[in-house]
Amino acid sequence: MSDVQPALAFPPVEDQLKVILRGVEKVVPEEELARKLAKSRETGRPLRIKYGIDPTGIDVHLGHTVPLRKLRQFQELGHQAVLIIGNFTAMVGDPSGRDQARAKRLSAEEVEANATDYLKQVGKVIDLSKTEIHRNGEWFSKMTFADILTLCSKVTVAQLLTRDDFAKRYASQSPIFLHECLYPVMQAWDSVEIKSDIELGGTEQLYSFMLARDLQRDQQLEQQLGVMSPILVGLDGKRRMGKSLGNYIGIAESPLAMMKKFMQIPDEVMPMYFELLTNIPLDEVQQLLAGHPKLAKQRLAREVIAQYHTSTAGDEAIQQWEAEVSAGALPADIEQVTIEASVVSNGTVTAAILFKQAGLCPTTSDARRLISQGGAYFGDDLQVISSHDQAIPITNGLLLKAGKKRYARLNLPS
RNA sequence: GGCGGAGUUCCCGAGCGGUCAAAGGGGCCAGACUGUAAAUCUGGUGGCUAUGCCUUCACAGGUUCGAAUCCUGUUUCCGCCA
Repeated sequence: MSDVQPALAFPPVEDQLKVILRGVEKVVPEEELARKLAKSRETGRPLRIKYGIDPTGIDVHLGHTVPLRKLRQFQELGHQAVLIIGNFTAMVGDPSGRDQARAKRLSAEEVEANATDYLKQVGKVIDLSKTEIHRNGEWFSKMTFADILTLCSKVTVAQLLTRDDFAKRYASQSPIFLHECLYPVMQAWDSVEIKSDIELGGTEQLYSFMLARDLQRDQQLEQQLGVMSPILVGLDGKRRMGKSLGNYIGIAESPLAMMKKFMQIPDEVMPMYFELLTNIPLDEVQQLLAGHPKLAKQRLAREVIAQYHTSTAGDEAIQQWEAEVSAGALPADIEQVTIEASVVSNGTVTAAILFKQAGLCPTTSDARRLISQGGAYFGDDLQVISSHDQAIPITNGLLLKAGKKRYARLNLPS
């Protein structure tokens, strides 16, 4: 696995560039990329492509797959993927793109469990058997305080504060803790340790990537390039895809669940999704986008679903979606709920209480609101409930519907 | 350490000692429309055994018939000074 590959193993530089630059927002410094690739091809030495993550308990979603897919593409071109598990940086918490400090610090055990879980997930995107994996505790745990001071002496506070996320927090009167300032420094040092040629990440990583170059030069190493992907926007089409914003599509989700979410994205983000999440040639994408948006969206969903499920899962999901959402059929997986026997009186339950008990509304007040707005339905013929105190006759398997999408089926209390 | 400013409901943000569950915007929810979405229009958005009751305006006390609004202490943030 450490065999030096013959020069011919690498495709021509132009071909490599075509693959590498798809969906990439920025390469810095751009002019070095072709040079690096050419040199690698001449010498037969694969480039070392770094990608780092913090094992903070991530459900990998499509936003994460953007740089991971890029890493995969480098692997397919014959380069060496180097994955950094930031078990030490996780103790700090990445301030990038955050408007507040991470709330809790993780224990070593949690971090290790998260790392294992994470690797299992990313194995769907990159080829782990050809990936070099490091935990940055390998080097950080051995550093002395003197080492750390030396490292810190390379960075000025003014530089740190130019980072967009710090600047924003500073401006909005949010705290910035000292240890957070070390985060980019640590991340940059990882690049020194593993001698990276290219680092992948989002555009918000620019500062860290450049700092890594400084530190590498300082150690007489070849300097890395930053290959930065745009931030994938979430289902709302505005903000970055993220778990906390609830606007993400997880790669472990069922085909139908993914399908539903894909169909919800605004039309405007389709070009970005096609470019970043699929390998469909861009001229074909243009044709798709020129056609009906619904068909284009279905095609997009099908492609992505097939990547994380079986090759036919995408088509099946389209059919299910058409039946359920488009034609209005009931979903296949309606949740079965049981209510407390105490709320049943003469075989009926007050409507508002029923919806709360069925878990369709978080509070009675919320259920009352829903009903007063005409968004509560019951029975297989989905009769509208007109009043919060309407007595609903209870039968086994009674169908309840809240709003457009939420359903529940009743189990009689024993 | 000193002085000054600030901390409001999911977020931003307005709030005269009573008429404040608290303006406005965002987000979200529901209804109409639809191609799935967006846009647009309408309504809603603390809780409850519900036309009344209870709990909220950093935290803990206090003044008052009455406090988000006044006072004291604590705490966090920001600014200036040291």
